[in-house]
Amino acid sequence: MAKRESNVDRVYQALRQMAADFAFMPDQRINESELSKALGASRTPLREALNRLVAEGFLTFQNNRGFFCRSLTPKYILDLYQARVAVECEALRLACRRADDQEIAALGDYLEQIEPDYESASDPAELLAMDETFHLRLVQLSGNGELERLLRNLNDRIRYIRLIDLKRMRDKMGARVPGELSAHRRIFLGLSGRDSAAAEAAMRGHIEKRREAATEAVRIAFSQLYVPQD
Amino acid sequence: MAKRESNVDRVYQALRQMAADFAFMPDQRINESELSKALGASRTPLREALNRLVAEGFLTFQNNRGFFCRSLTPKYILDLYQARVAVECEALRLACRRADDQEIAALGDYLEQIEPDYESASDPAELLAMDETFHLRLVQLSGNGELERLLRNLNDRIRYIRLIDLKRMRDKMGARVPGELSAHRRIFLGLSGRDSAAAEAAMRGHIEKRREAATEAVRIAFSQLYVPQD
DNA sequence: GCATTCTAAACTGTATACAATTGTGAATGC
DNA sequence: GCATTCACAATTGTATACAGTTTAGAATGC
Repeated sequence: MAKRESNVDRVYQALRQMAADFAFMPDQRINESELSKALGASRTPLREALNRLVAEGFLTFQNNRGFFCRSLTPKYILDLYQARVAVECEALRLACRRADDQEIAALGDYLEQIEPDYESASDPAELLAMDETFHLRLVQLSGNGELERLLRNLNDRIRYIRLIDLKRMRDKMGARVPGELSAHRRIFLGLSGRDSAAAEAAMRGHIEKRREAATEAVRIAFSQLYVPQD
Repeated sequence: MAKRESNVDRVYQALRQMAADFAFMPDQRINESELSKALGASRTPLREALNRLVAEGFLTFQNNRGFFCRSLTPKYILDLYQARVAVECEALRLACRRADDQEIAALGDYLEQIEPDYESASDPAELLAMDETFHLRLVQLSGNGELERLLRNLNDRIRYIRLIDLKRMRDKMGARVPGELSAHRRIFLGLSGRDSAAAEAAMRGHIEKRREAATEAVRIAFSQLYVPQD
Protein backbone atom coordinates (compact mmCIF):
# COMPACT_ATOMS: atom_id res chain seq x y z
CA MET A 1 0.00 0.00 0.00
CA ALA A 2 3.06 2.23 0.11
CA LYS A 3 3.34 5.21 -2.20
CA ARG A 4 6.09 6.97 -4.06
CA GLU A 5 5.71 9.89 -1.67
CA SER A 6 5.84 8.80 1.90
CA ASN A 7 3.07 9.16 4.34
CA VAL A 8 5.25 10.43 7.13
CA ASP A 9 6.22 13.40 4.99
CA ARG A 10 2.63 14.27 4.24
CA VAL A 11 1.74 13.88 7.90
CA TYR A 12 4.76 15.93 8.89
CA GLN A 13 3.86 18.79 6.55
CA ALA A 14 0.27 18.82 7.72
CA LEU A 15 1.25 18.81 11.37
CA ARG A 16 3.82 21.53 10.87
CA GLN A 17 1.20 23.74 9.31
CA MET A 18 -1.24 22.97 12.10
CA ALA A 19 1.36 23.70 14.76
CA ALA A 20 2.38 26.96 13.07
CA ASP A 21 -1.27 28.06 12.98
CA PHE A 22 -1.90 27.01 16.56
CA ALA A 23 -4.51 24.54 15.37
CA PHE A 24 -3.37 22.94 18.60
CA MET A 25 -4.00 25.35 21.42
CA PRO A 26 -0.98 26.47 23.42
CA ASP A 27 -0.02 23.77 25.94
CA GLN A 28 -2.74 21.51 24.63
CA ARG A 29 -2.11 17.83 24.95
CA ILE A 30 -2.18 16.01 21.64
CA ASN A 31 -4.18 12.82 21.40
CA GLU A 32 -2.30 10.49 19.10
CA SER A 33 -5.09 8.06 18.25
CA GLU A 34 -7.53 10.81 17.44
CA LEU A 35 -5.00 12.74 15.38
CA SER A 36 -3.85 9.68 13.49
CA LYS A 37 -7.42 8.94 12.53
CA ALA A 38 -7.91 12.53 11.40
CA LEU A 39 -4.78 12.39 9.27
CA GLY A 40 -5.46 8.95 7.86
CA ALA A 41 -2.28 7.33 9.12
CA SER A 42 -1.39 5.02 11.93
CA ARG A 43 0.32 6.14 15.08
CA THR A 44 3.77 4.98 13.96
CA PRO A 45 4.37 7.57 11.21
CA LEU A 46 2.44 10.14 13.21
CA ARG A 47 4.79 9.81 16.15
CA GLU A 48 7.79 10.05 13.87
CA ALA A 49 6.52 13.35 12.54
CA LEU A 50 5.67 14.56 16.04
CA ASN A 51 9.21 13.80 17.17
CA ARG A 52 10.61 15.95 14.39
CA LEU A 53 8.39 18.81 15.41
CA VAL A 54 9.59 18.50 18.99
CA ALA A 55 13.17 18.89 17.80
CA GLU A 56 12.13 21.90 15.74
CA GLY A 57 10.55 23.62 18.71
CA PHE A 58 6.92 23.42 17.59
CA LEU A 59 5.89 20.89 20.19
CA THR A 60 7.10 19.59 23.52
CA PHE A 61 7.17 16.10 24.86
CA GLN A 62 6.74 14.57 28.31
CA ASN A 63 7.54 11.00 29.10
CA ASN A 64 4.49 8.77 29.30
CA ARG A 65 2.30 11.82 28.84
CA GLY A 66 2.85 12.44 25.18
CA PHE A 67 3.11 15.49 22.99
CA PHE A 68 1.96 19.02 23.74
CA CYS A 69 1.69 22.19 21.75
CA ARG A 70 4.37 24.76 22.61
CA SER A 71 3.35 27.54 24.96
CA LEU A 72 2.48 30.96 23.64
CA THR A 73 3.87 33.67 25.85
CA PRO A 74 5.18 37.17 25.20
CA LYS A 75 8.62 36.07 26.41
CA TYR A 76 8.73 33.24 23.87
CA ILE A 77 7.78 35.50 20.99
CA LEU A 78 10.13 38.26 22.06
CA ASP A 79 12.93 35.70 22.14
CA LEU A 80 12.11 34.60 18.62
CA TYR A 81 12.28 38.18 17.36
CA GLN A 82 15.67 38.61 19.01
CA ALA A 83 16.88 35.38 17.44
CA ARG A 84 15.78 36.76 14.10
CA VAL A 85 17.89 39.85 14.73
CA ALA A 86 20.87 37.64 15.50
CA VAL A 87 20.48 35.55 12.37
CA GLU A 88 19.48 38.27 9.93
CA CYS A 89 21.96 40.91 11.00
CA GLU A 90 24.90 38.54 10.78
CA ALA A 91 23.67 37.22 7.45
CA LEU A 92 23.35 40.76 6.17
CA ARG A 93 26.85 41.58 7.30
CA LEU A 94 28.13 38.53 5.44
CA ALA A 95 26.08 39.37 2.38
CA CYS A 96 27.61 42.85 2.25
CA ARG A 97 31.01 41.24 2.22
CA ARG A 98 30.61 38.32 -0.11
CA ALA A 99 27.52 38.56 -2.33
CA ASP A 100 28.43 39.54 -5.85
CA ASP A 101 26.90 42.53 -7.61
CA GLN A 102 24.78 40.36 -9.82
CA GLU A 103 23.10 38.58 -6.89
CA ILE A 104 22.45 41.89 -5.19
CA ALA A 105 21.00 43.36 -8.36
CA ALA A 106 18.67 40.36 -8.64
CA LEU A 107 17.33 41.08 -5.17
CA GLY A 108 16.89 44.72 -6.12
CA ASP A 109 14.87 43.64 -9.15
CA TYR A 110 12.70 41.47 -6.95
CA LEU A 111 12.10 44.37 -4.60
CA GLU A 112 10.99 46.59 -7.46
CA GLN A 113 8.95 43.87 -9.05
CA ILE A 114 6.81 43.23 -5.98
CA GLU A 115 6.44 46.90 -5.10
CA PRO A 116 3.07 47.34 -6.84
CA ASP A 117 1.72 44.19 -5.21
CA TYR A 118 3.02 45.37 -1.90
CA GLU A 119 1.26 48.67 -2.24
CA SER A 120 -2.04 47.22 -3.33
CA ALA A 121 -2.22 43.87 -1.53
CA SER A 122 -4.97 43.83 1.03
CA ASP A 123 -4.48 40.30 2.31
CA PRO A 124 -2.06 40.38 5.25
CA ALA A 125 -1.03 36.79 4.48
CA GLU A 126 0.17 37.89 1.06
CA LEU A 127 2.06 40.82 2.51
CA LEU A 128 3.69 38.56 5.05
CA ALA A 129 4.69 36.06 2.40
CA MET A 130 6.38 38.80 0.39
CA ASP A 131 8.10 40.13 3.49
CA GLU A 132 9.37 36.67 4.41
CA THR A 133 10.62 36.10 0.89
CA PHE A 134 12.61 39.30 0.94
CA HIS A 135 14.20 38.48 4.28
CA LEU A 136 14.91 34.92 3.23
CA ARG A 137 16.57 36.01 0.02
CA LEU A 138 18.72 38.41 1.97
CA VAL A 139 19.90 35.59 4.20
CA GLN A 140 20.52 33.43 1.15
CA LEU A 141 22.90 36.10 -0.10
CA SER A 142 25.09 35.32 2.90
CA GLY A 143 25.72 31.93 1.30
CA ASN A 144 25.34 30.31 4.71
CA GLY A 145 22.97 27.35 4.70
CA GLU A 146 22.79 27.13 8.46
CA LEU A 147 21.63 30.70 8.85
CA GLU A 148 19.00 30.05 6.20
CA ARG A 149 17.83 26.94 8.04
CA LEU A 150 17.57 28.88 11.27
CA LEU A 151 15.60 31.70 9.69
CA ARG A 152 13.13 29.30 8.09
CA ASN A 153 12.48 27.68 11.43
CA LEU A 154 12.10 31.01 13.23
CA ASN A 155 9.74 32.29 10.54
CA ASP A 156 7.50 29.27 10.87
CA ARG A 157 7.22 29.58 14.61
CA ILE A 158 6.63 33.31 14.65
CA ARG A 159 4.32 33.59 11.64
CA TYR A 160 1.04 33.36 13.52
CA ILE A 161 1.94 36.36 15.64
CA ARG A 162 3.38 38.36 12.77
CA LEU A 163 0.16 37.86 10.87
CA ILE A 164 -1.84 39.28 13.74
CA ASP A 165 0.56 42.17 14.04
CA LEU A 166 0.20 42.92 10.34
CA LYS A 167 -3.59 42.82 10.48
CA ARG A 168 -3.49 45.17 13.41
CA MET A 169 -1.25 47.61 11.56
CA ARG A 170 -3.59 47.58 8.60
CA ASP A 171 -6.64 48.21 10.78
CA LYS A 172 -4.88 51.02 12.56
CA MET A 173 -3.18 52.79 9.69
CA GLY A 174 -5.63 52.15 6.90
CA ALA A 175 -5.24 49.98 3.87
CA ARG A 176 -1.56 50.68 3.30
CA VAL A 177 1.34 49.83 5.51
CA PRO A 178 4.06 52.09 4.16
CA GLY A 179 6.74 51.50 6.78
CA GLU A 180 7.73 48.00 5.78
CA LEU A 181 8.52 48.73 2.20
CA SER A 182 10.70 51.75 2.90
CA ALA A 183 12.52 49.80 5.58
CA HIS A 184 13.28 47.11 3.04
CA ARG A 185 14.56 49.76 0.66
CA ARG A 186 16.81 51.16 3.37
CA ILE A 187 18.23 47.72 4.12
CA PHE A 188 18.78 47.06 0.46
CA LEU A 189 20.46 50.42 -0.02
CA GLY A 190 22.95 49.58 2.70
CA LEU A 191 23.60 46.21 1.11
CA SER A 192 24.08 47.48 -2.42
CA GLY A 193 26.40 50.18 -1.10
CA ARG A 194 28.31 47.50 0.83
CA ASP A 195 27.73 49.54 3.95
CA SER A 196 27.17 46.74 6.42
CA ALA A 197 26.85 49.07 9.41
CA ALA A 198 24.04 51.03 7.78
CA ALA A 199 22.34 47.91 6.50
CA GLU A 200 22.54 46.24 9.88
CA ALA A 201 21.21 49.30 11.67
CA ALA A 202 18.25 49.42 9.30
CA MET A 203 17.58 45.71 9.76
CA ARG A 204 17.83 45.93 13.52
CA GLY A 205 15.43 48.84 13.67
CA HIS A 206 13.04 47.15 11.26
CA ILE A 207 12.75 43.96 13.30
CA GLU A 208 12.92 45.69 16.66
CA LYS A 209 9.96 47.87 15.76
CA ARG A 210 7.75 44.84 15.19
CA ARG A 211 9.18 43.21 18.30
CA GLU A 212 7.89 46.09 20.35
CA ALA A 213 4.38 45.35 19.14
CA ALA A 214 4.68 41.63 19.78
CA THR A 215 3.39 41.55 23.35
CA GLU A 216 0.17 43.19 22.30
CA ALA A 217 -0.09 40.80 19.35
CA VAL A 218 0.24 37.85 21.73
CA ARG A 219 -2.58 39.26 23.81
CA ILE A 220 -4.75 39.46 20.72
CA ALA A 221 -3.69 35.96 19.69
CA PHE A 222 -4.97 34.62 22.98
CA SER A 223 -8.27 36.39 22.67
CA GLN A 224 -8.64 34.97 19.15
CA LEU A 225 -7.67 31.45 20.13
CA TYR A 226 -9.88 31.21 23.16
CA VAL A 227 -12.85 33.27 21.98
CA PRO A 228 -13.52 32.26 18.38
CA GLN A 229 -14.54 35.22 16.22
CA ASP A 230 -17.09 33.57 13.97
CA MET B 1 7.88 -4.22 30.08
CA ALA B 2 7.97 -0.42 30.03
CA LYS B 3 10.27 1.45 32.42
CA ARG B 4 10.08 4.61 34.42
CA GLU B 5 12.65 6.20 32.11
CA SER B 6 11.74 5.80 28.51
CA ASN B 7 13.75 3.86 26.04
CA VAL B 8 13.43 6.39 23.29
CA ASP B 9 15.19 8.95 25.43
CA ARG B 10 18.08 6.64 26.17
CA VAL B 11 18.31 5.70 22.50
CA TYR B 12 18.10 9.34 21.52
CA GLN B 13 20.92 10.36 23.85
CA ALA B 14 23.12 7.53 22.68
CA LEU B 15 22.52 8.31 19.02
CA ARG B 16 23.12 11.98 19.52
CA GLN B 17 26.48 11.25 21.09
CA MET B 18 27.34 8.85 18.29
CA ALA B 19 26.34 11.34 15.63
CA ALA B 20 28.32 14.13 17.31
CA ASP B 21 31.41 11.90 17.40
CA PHE B 22 30.94 10.74 13.82
CA ALA B 23 30.56 7.19 15.01
CA PHE B 24 28.57 7.12 11.80
CA MET B 25 30.88 8.07 8.97
CA PRO B 26 29.94 11.16 6.96
CA ASP B 27 27.20 10.28 4.43
CA GLN B 28 27.06 6.73 5.75
CA ARG B 29 23.74 5.01 5.44
CA ILE B 30 22.36 3.87 8.75
CA ASN B 31 21.02 0.35 8.99
CA GLU B 32 18.03 0.42 11.31
CA SER B 33 17.79 -3.27 12.16
CA GLU B 34 21.46 -3.53 12.97
CA LEU B 35 21.47 -0.35 15.02
CA SER B 36 18.35 -1.30 16.91
CA LYS B 37 19.95 -4.58 17.88
CA ALA B 38 23.11 -2.78 19.02
CA LEU B 39 21.10 -0.37 21.14
CA GLY B 40 18.79 -3.02 22.56
CA ALA B 41 15.57 -1.47 21.32
CA SER B 42 13.18 -2.17 18.51
CA ARG B 43 13.02 -0.12 15.37
CA THR B 44 10.01 1.91 16.50
CA PRO B 45 11.70 3.96 19.23
CA LEU B 46 14.91 3.99 17.21
CA ARG B 47 13.21 5.65 14.28
CA GLU B 48 11.58 8.19 16.56
CA ALA B 49 14.99 9.17 17.87
CA LEU B 50 16.46 9.24 14.36
CA ASN B 51 13.71 11.58 13.24
CA ARG B 52 14.56 13.99 16.02
CA LEU B 53 18.19 13.97 14.98
CA VAL B 54 17.20 14.74 11.41
CA ALA B 55 15.35 17.82 12.60
CA GLU B 56 18.37 18.82 14.66
CA GLY B 57 20.68 18.59 11.68
CA PHE B 58 22.74 15.59 12.79
CA LEU B 59 21.34 13.24 10.20
CA THR B 60 19.56 13.41 6.88
CA PHE B 61 16.73 11.35 5.53
CA GLN B 62 15.79 10.07 2.10
CA ASN B 63 12.46 8.57 1.29
CA ASN B 64 12.51 4.78 1.13
CA ARG B 65 16.27 4.85 1.57
CA GLY B 66 16.44 5.68 5.24
CA PHE B 67 18.73 7.74 7.41
CA PHE B 68 22.24 8.97 6.64
CA CYS B 69 24.92 10.68 8.63
CA ARG B 70 25.35 14.36 7.77
CA SER B 71 28.16 15.25 5.42
CA LEU B 72 31.41 16.61 6.74
CA THR B 73 32.73 19.36 4.51
CA PRO B 74 34.73 22.51 5.16
CA LYS B 75 31.76 24.60 3.96
CA TYR B 76 29.45 22.98 6.49
CA ILE B 77 31.84 23.58 9.37
CA LEU B 78 32.59 27.13 8.30
CA ASP B 79 28.85 27.81 8.22
CA LEU B 80 28.49 26.48 11.75
CA TYR B 81 31.24 28.79 12.99
CA GLN B 82 29.51 31.73 11.34
CA ALA B 83 26.22 30.75 12.92
CA ARG B 84 27.99 30.71 16.27
CA VAL B 85 29.17 34.26 15.63
CA ALA B 86 25.60 35.29 14.85
CA VAL B 87 24.17 33.72 18.00
CA GLU B 88 26.94 34.56 20.42
CA CYS B 89 27.52 38.15 19.36
CA GLU B 90 23.87 39.05 19.57
CA ALA B 91 23.57 37.27 22.91
CA LEU B 92 26.58 39.18 24.19
CA ARG B 93 25.11 42.45 23.06
CA LEU B 94 21.91 41.62 24.91
CA ALA B 95 23.82 40.51 27.98
CA CYS B 96 25.66 43.84 28.11
CA ARG B 97 22.31 45.55 28.15
CA ARG B 98 20.24 43.45 30.47
CA ALA B 99 22.31 41.14 32.67
CA ASP B 100 22.52 42.49 36.21
CA ASP B 101 25.84 43.07 37.97
CA GLN B 102 25.41 40.05 40.18
CA GLU B 103 25.02 37.66 37.25
CA ILE B 104 28.03 39.14 35.53
CA ALA B 105 30.08 38.89 38.70
CA ALA B 106 29.12 35.21 38.99
CA LEU B 107 30.47 34.57 35.52
CA GLY B 108 33.65 36.42 36.47
CA ASP B 109 34.01 34.17 39.50
CA TYR B 110 33.60 31.14 37.30
CA LEU B 111 36.27 32.41 34.94
CA GLU B 112 38.73 32.86 37.81
CA GLN B 113 37.79 29.59 39.39
CA ILE B 114 38.58 27.50 36.33
CA GLU B 115 41.72 29.43 35.46
CA PRO B 116 44.11 27.01 37.20
CA ASP B 117 42.42 24.03 35.58
CA TYR B 118 42.55 25.77 32.25
CA GLU B 119 46.27 26.39 32.58
CA SER B 120 47.12 22.88 33.67
CA ALA B 121 44.58 20.70 31.89
CA SER B 122 46.18 18.49 29.31
CA ASP B 123 43.08 16.74 28.05
CA PRO B 124 41.66 18.70 25.11
CA ALA B 125 38.20 17.36 25.88
CA GLU B 126 38.35 18.98 29.30
CA LEU B 127 39.54 22.25 27.85
CA LEU B 128 36.75 22.19 25.31
CA ALA B 129 34.16 21.47 27.98
CA MET B 130 35.33 24.48 29.97
CA ASP B 131 35.32 26.65 26.88
CA GLU B 132 31.81 25.57 25.95
CA THR B 133 30.60 26.21 29.48
CA PHE B 134 31.93 29.75 29.42
CA HIS B 135 30.31 30.51 26.09
CA LEU B 136 27.06 28.91 27.13
CA ARG B 137 26.93 30.90 30.35
CA LEU B 138 27.52 34.06 28.38
CA VAL B 139 24.57 33.29 26.17
CA GLN B 140 22.47 32.48 29.21
CA LEU B 141 23.14 35.99 30.47
CA SER B 142 21.21 37.24 27.47
CA GLY B 143 18.12 35.71 29.05
CA ASN B 144 17.06 34.41 25.66
CA GLY B 145 16.14 30.74 25.69
CA GLU B 146 16.08 30.46 21.91
CA LEU B 147 19.62 31.70 21.51
CA GLU B 148 20.70 29.22 24.17
CA ARG B 149 18.94 26.41 22.34
CA LEU B 150 20.64 27.36 19.11
CA LEU B 151 24.07 27.50 20.67
CA ARG B 152 23.67 24.09 22.29
CA ASN B 153 22.77 22.59 18.95
CA LEU B 154 25.64 24.30 17.14
CA ASN B 155 28.09 23.19 19.82
CA ASP B 156 27.04 19.59 19.52
CA ARG B 157 27.46 19.56 15.76
CA ILE B 158 30.79 21.35 15.73
CA ARG B 159 32.40 19.68 18.72
CA TYR B 160 34.21 16.93 16.85
CA ILE B 161 36.06 19.46 14.72
CA ARG B 162 36.77 21.81 17.59
CA LEU B 163 38.35 18.95 19.49
CA ILE B 164 40.67 18.21 16.62
CA ASP B 165 41.51 21.88 16.32
CA LEU B 166 42.33 22.06 20.02
CA LYS B 167 44.55 18.99 19.88
CA ARG B 168 46.35 20.48 16.94
CA MET B 169 46.92 23.74 18.77
CA ARG B 170 48.34 21.88 21.72
CA ASP B 171 50.68 19.84 19.55
CA LYS B 172 51.82 22.93 17.76
CA MET B 173 52.21 25.36 20.62
CA GLY B 174 53.22 23.02 23.42
CA ALA B 175 51.23 22.01 26.44
CA ARG B 176 49.55 25.35 27.00
CA VAL B 177 47.11 27.15 24.82
CA PRO B 178 47.29 30.67 26.15
CA GLY B 179 45.18 32.47 23.56
CA GLU B 180 41.81 31.13 24.55
CA LEU B 181 41.91 32.20 28.14
CA SER B 182 42.98 35.75 27.45
CA ALA B 183 40.32 36.03 24.76
CA HIS B 184 37.73 35.00 27.31
CA ARG B 185 39.07 37.63 29.69
CA ARG B 186 38.80 40.26 26.98
CA ILE B 187 35.22 39.31 26.23
CA PHE B 188 34.36 39.35 29.89
CA LEU B 189 36.01 42.73 30.37
CA GLY B 190 33.84 44.20 27.65
CA LEU B 191 30.76 42.68 29.24
CA SER B 192 31.48 43.83 32.76
CA GLY B 193 32.22 47.31 31.45
CA ARG B 194 28.93 47.22 29.51
CA ASP B 195 30.90 47.98 26.40
CA SER B 196 29.03 45.84 23.93
CA ALA B 197 31.06 46.99 20.95
CA ALA B 198 34.33 45.95 22.57
CA ALA B 199 32.88 42.69 23.86
CA GLU B 200 31.42 41.85 20.48
CA ALA B 201 34.67 42.63 18.67
CA ALA B 202 36.56 40.37 21.05
CA MET B 203 34.01 37.57 20.59
CA ARG B 204 34.03 37.92 16.84
CA GLY B 205 37.79 37.76 16.68
CA HIS B 206 37.89 34.84 19.10
CA ILE B 207 35.55 32.67 17.06
CA GLU B 208 36.83 33.86 13.70
CA LYS B 209 40.36 32.82 14.60
CA ARG B 210 39.28 29.23 15.15
CA ARG B 211 37.11 29.37 12.07
CA GLU B 212 40.18 30.10 10.01
CA ALA B 213 41.73 26.86 11.21
CA ALA B 214 38.58 24.84 10.56
CA THR B 215 39.29 23.75 7.01
CA GLU B 216 42.55 22.19 8.06
CA ALA B 217 40.81 20.54 11.01
CA VAL B 218 38.27 19.01 8.65
CA ARG B 219 41.09 17.62 6.55
CA ILE B 220 42.57 16.00 9.65
CA ALA B 221 39.14 14.72 10.67
CA PHE B 222 38.86 12.90 7.39
CA SER B 223 42.25 11.33 7.70
CA GLN B 224 41.34 10.17 11.21
CA LEU B 225 37.96 8.83 10.23
CA TYR B 226 39.09 6.94 7.17
CA VAL B 227 42.53 5.82 8.32
CA PRO B 228 42.15 4.62 11.91
CA GLN B 229 45.15 5.56 14.04
CA ASP B 230 45.39 2.51 16.30
C1' DG C 1 -18.84 18.75 52.01
C1' DC C 2 -13.89 17.36 51.31
C1' DA C 3 -10.01 14.56 50.92
C1' DT C 4 -8.49 9.74 49.89
C1' DT C 5 -8.39 5.34 47.85
C1' DC C 6 -9.53 2.31 44.46
C1' DT C 7 -10.86 0.77 39.85
C1' DA C 8 -11.56 1.03 35.07
C1' DA C 9 -10.99 3.50 30.95
C1' DA C 10 -7.99 6.04 28.09
C1' DC C 11 -3.69 6.72 26.49
C1' DT C 12 1.23 6.15 25.61
C1' DG C 13 5.46 2.97 24.70
C1' DT C 14 7.36 -0.55 22.05
C1' DA C 15 7.71 -5.07 19.75
C1' DT C 16 6.46 -7.46 15.89
C1' DA C 17 4.55 -8.65 11.40
C1' DC C 18 4.11 -7.90 6.91
C1' DA C 19 3.77 -4.99 2.66
C1' DA C 20 6.37 -2.11 -0.45
C1' DT C 21 10.64 -0.59 -2.09
C1' DT C 22 15.39 -0.64 -3.00
C1' DG C 23 19.74 -2.90 -3.66
C1' DT C 24 22.53 -6.78 -5.47
C1' DG C 25 24.33 -10.19 -8.12
C1' DA C 26 23.59 -13.82 -11.49
C1' DA C 27 22.03 -14.75 -16.05
C1' DT C 28 21.48 -13.12 -20.63
C1' DG C 29 22.14 -10.77 -24.98
C1' DC C 30 25.03 -7.94 -27.69
C1' DG D 1 33.93 -7.30 -22.03
C1' DC D 2 29.83 -4.37 -21.09
C1' DA D 3 25.24 -3.19 -20.51
C1' DT D 4 20.52 -5.00 -19.41
C1' DT D 5 17.16 -7.75 -17.30
C1' DC D 6 15.47 -10.38 -13.82
C1' DA D 7 14.90 -12.60 -9.40
C1' DC D 8 15.66 -12.55 -4.69
C1' DA D 9 17.72 -10.77 -0.63
C1' DA D 10 17.97 -6.85 2.33
C1' DT D 11 15.87 -2.85 3.97
C1' DT D 12 12.46 0.55 4.85
C1' DG D 13 7.33 1.94 5.75
C1' DT D 14 3.40 1.32 8.45
C1' DA D 15 -0.40 -1.14 10.83
C1' DT D 16 -1.50 -3.51 14.71
C1' DA D 17 -1.29 -5.73 19.19
C1' DC D 18 -0.47 -5.55 23.69
C1' DA D 19 2.09 -4.11 27.92
C1' DG D 20 2.62 -0.39 31.05
C1' DT D 21 1.32 4.22 32.72
C1' DT D 22 -1.60 7.98 33.52
C1' DT D 23 -6.03 9.94 34.23
C1' DA D 24 -10.69 10.41 35.68
C1' DG D 25 -14.38 9.26 38.27
C1' DA D 26 -16.82 6.44 41.62
C1' DA D 27 -16.81 4.75 46.15
C1' DT D 28 -15.43 5.34 50.80
C1' DG D 29 -14.23 7.37 55.19
C1' DC D 30 -13.96 11.41 57.88
